[in-house]
Amino acid sequence: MDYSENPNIANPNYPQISVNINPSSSSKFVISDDYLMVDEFLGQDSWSESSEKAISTDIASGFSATAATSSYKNNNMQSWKRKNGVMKNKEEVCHRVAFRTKTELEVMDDGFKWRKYGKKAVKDSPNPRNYYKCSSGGCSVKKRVERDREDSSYVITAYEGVHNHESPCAVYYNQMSLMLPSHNAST
DNA sequence: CGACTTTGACCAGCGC
DNA sequence: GCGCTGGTCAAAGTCG
Repeated sequence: MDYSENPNIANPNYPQISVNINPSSSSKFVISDDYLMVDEFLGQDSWSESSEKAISTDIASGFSATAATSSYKNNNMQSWKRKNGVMKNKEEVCHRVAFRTKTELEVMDDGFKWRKYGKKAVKDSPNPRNYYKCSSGGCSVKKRVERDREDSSYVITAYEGVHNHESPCAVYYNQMSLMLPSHNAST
């Protein structure tokens, strides 16, 4: 496993691991004990059953996170795409990520600061969906969080956009590591 | 007092 | 065109 490209690895609360899920894909996935992230994601249509299975297969051993369900992909992500009109065609780079995580927490701390701007009951789901925006000025990244309608022990999180700033958490721990020279020793 | 959450209203896309 | 649904807005309330 390669930890080198992940700034959050300095944070003991984020024991993340960088892996390439699918050799045929350029997307880089970052997996923690509790959740899975995709650094960059190509067009919505590339989120195929095969990529979903690839993710599930790669994280099957020892990780509780699984990729977004296909029902979520088809119903919700398509809706988001439609509403926001971000996608012009399937080739366009779309920084949109969805994943499912087994957790009792309502909102997972991903190191960024979010401001809640909406809550909506979802059809066919007993659990409401929450809408968040990155509270950092000038950053338009959005996040949606809802419990899995089929298994409420899972939380489905979807991100849209790319942060134009570093995670406050990463900045903090980078500074801390600079202040603690002994931790910089690579040996 | 500023930042954040809550919540009802509004708007737009889609299917019929 | 109409109703349904999801996403966003914004005013009011809450909290530190």
